[in-house]
Amino acid sequence: MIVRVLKYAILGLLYRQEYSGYDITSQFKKEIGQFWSAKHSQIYPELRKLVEEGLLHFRTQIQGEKLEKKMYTITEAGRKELLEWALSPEPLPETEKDAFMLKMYFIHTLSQEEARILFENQLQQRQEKLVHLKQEYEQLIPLFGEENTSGAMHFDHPHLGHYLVLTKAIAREQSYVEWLKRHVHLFL
Amino acid sequence: MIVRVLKYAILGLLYRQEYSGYDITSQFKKEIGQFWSAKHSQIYPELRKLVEEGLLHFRTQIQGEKLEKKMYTITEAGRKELLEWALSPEPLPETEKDAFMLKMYFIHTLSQEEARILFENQLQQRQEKLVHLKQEYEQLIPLFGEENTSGAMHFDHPHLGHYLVLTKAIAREQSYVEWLKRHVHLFL
DNA sequence: GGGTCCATGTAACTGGTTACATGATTCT
DNA sequence: AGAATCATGTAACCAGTTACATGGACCC
Repeated sequence: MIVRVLKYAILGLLYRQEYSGYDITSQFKKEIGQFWSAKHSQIYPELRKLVEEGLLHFRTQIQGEKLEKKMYTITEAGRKELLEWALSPEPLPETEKDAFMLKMYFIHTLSQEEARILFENQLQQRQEKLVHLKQEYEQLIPLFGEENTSGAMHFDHPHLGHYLVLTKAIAREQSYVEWLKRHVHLFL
Repeated sequence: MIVRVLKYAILGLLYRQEYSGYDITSQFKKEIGQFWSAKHSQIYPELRKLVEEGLLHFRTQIQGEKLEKKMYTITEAGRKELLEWALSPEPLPETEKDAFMLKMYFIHTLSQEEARILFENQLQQRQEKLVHLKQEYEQLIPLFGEENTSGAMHFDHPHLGHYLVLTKAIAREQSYVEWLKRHVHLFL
């Protein structure tokens, strides 16, 4: 069960288009960053490794006068390995780490007032994130096609992946906010 | 923002009682393991470090004939550092890693049939986990005190932490299952 | 006697973050 | 001219997993 997820994340991003290392870093700051990300310092060595393994190749492109950038594309071997990974059933992680919930487990170390502040702070942050995600979603309805019209989401829609991660991120935050609201009375 | 969470997880567990390294490992296999865990190979060195830092001390106890175990207790300095951490507002993580959702982002690499199998497999696993968590909850109602009676949950309840992590784990899985069910039609 | 659990540790490795380091391009 | 962004890389460190290694206690 040894899976280099970053490897497949990169292969997946390159499935549809050519990207530079910098572009990949940028992608992880967008919607998919809700569920996977990496810093450039991890991405560049991984790209080198994937080229060595024959899963990618690259061409050097000149930007402006002399700035060189490496544009990576996926090879047939890369597509094959990506597909193999994508098809494999994903086991549930035993632990989904959440330091806030660890603090909640140790709630008895705090006074009710201290716990309330911590709890309400988390509620506010989660609510703000939820608002932000919903705004992103609203802005993307034209891209996704509105519900109950000829443009409704379907399997072959070019932005299905994007739609799935956004709706899932919203569901995750919605559930968090609701749980917090259901239990805030314990601290009042 | 450099936080050694395992350090505080251990301090928190030792806040109320003495534990051996083995006991701490066992705790991470129970309810709190939904939100934080560590293997014994990480715990033993960390315990040694915390003793060196003066946040814990231990006494050696003999189990049976000659089996030695180290029972750790938190020091005043340890309690102070634990409280400091527990009080600090917990920032939201930018990324909550989920390899299944990464696969969903790359859904276009699969056929509808392949995607359906993957999706339904995840739905089944999440549903099974949810059933399991709900059973745990049902078994613990006597410990928690039933709702709308004199035993209802409140801030000073000795099992509030336990109650919070279990209800949160249930909410998390419930939300996951509902999202999966809401979108399974895309693959049929 | 054998299996499961209790109990503690180390070594090698992988994954991931922070910091160091450099330089070009684009926009205002 | 200066700021933000584009662009690539390495080094040092920290966090976490898997495997190696050993032995006692308890129950059947």
